[in-house]
Amino acid sequence: MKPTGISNSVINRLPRYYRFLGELKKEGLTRISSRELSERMHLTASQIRQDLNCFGEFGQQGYGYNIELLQGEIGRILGLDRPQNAILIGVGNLGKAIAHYINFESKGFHLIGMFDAKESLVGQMVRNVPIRHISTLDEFCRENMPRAAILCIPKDASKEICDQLIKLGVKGFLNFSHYDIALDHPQVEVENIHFGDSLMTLSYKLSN
Amino acid sequence: MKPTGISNSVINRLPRYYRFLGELKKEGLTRISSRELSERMHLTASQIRQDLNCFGEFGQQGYGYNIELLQGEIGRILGLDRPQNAILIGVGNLGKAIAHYINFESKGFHLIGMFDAKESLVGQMVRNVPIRHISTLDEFCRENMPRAAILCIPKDASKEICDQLIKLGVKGFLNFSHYDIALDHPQVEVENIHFGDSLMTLSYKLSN
DNA sequence: TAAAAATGTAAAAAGTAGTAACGATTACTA
DNA sequence: TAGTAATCGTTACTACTTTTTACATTTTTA
Repeated sequence: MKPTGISNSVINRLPRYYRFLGELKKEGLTRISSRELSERMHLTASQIRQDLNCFGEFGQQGYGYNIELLQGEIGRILGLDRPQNAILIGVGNLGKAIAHYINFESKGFHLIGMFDAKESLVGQMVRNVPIRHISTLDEFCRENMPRAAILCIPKDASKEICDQLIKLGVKGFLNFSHYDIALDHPQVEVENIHFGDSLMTLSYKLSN
Repeated sequence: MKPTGISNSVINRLPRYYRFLGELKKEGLTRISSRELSERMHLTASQIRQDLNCFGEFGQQGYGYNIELLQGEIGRILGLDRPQNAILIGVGNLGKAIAHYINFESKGFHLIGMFDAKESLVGQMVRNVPIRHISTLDEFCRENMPRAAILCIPKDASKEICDQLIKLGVKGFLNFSHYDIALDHPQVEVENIHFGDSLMTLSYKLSN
């Protein structure tokens, strides 16, 4: 069903299309042409048409695109209509903030559990999701089959946990650690977020 | 002093080189060849030599690279040896976690202030940095001249704050909001971190 | 009914990134 | 101390990716 061989550049633009279409909808608009959308988003009209054309024919000649319909299609392409179970590993400052801050439901996931090695955290609830001890990870995963994990633990701990999770069937990671998951496990999907690297890159660009 | 026209691909690899060299140093090693490093990092030796060659000649034929020396050079290239003042805007769940979680000093920045519109937060300290009311932003910036801002506020509030900050001399942003800073302000440097988009991209890759 | 508007798509162009190759230099070894 | 092995810096090449252009086709609008 999903078209193959779509480039990352295209895929990475999809969430932005989705967000902009949401805004247009909020403004009460019902239709938009690729040219109008391109002006809003600072892209070219042909890029928009070509991006969308990777997945289907969502517009109509002479008319343009129906905003609500197009947003729905992109949502489906992204899989937002069939949320997948996810767990969060490491409920320190970062993990806790992520759990509080991100609305997983609207991003294609359903957060079903959080895990930490620290006994004092166990039992606490964050957004109605309980924090469990890391020693119960195996059992929990065999019962609930999470498909994705958000990794908020240090590099050293990550390798072992990753091996474990992948054996338990986890297929994707939102990775905040410096462990290069994809190198050891090319079969899983990984999105890396490295604050530190981003800051250093910014530092470089601001130097001189 | 800084070479111009270095591609983003190269710049984005620098923090990773820096991290790996730090690990090698910890292991007590003193020298490494591009081939050995390439095996560790899963790159080609050629690419490493070419990347480094953008900035100078840090190795020696027949010998390889001195690890400590090379890490120092990359640190200097990234600007880590001359930290720049930064402020953080928006001390909600995310902002507070970022302030707790990130070691700014080792990433080229010095966090000198945090700002929020919520009165109840004002006066609190996070890592010895006080939270100030957003209404004092102008005065604070004129006195302290921060060069970078970490933006942890919603899109709607971001546009106005950005305009203000740029007028006050801020040159770079670590942007967690969905406001496209660079479109309105091409003269400033921006590193975007969009959790939501990353999650949706992951959702796409895990669908089917 | 005819002009205007807009899409879908193929083909061309532009741009970027990565690899290979090799001379030059240094280290190592017998 | 002389020869061999190792390794860098650098150029040139190759491959890939991304974007743009162009146009036939379809629909809307007046």
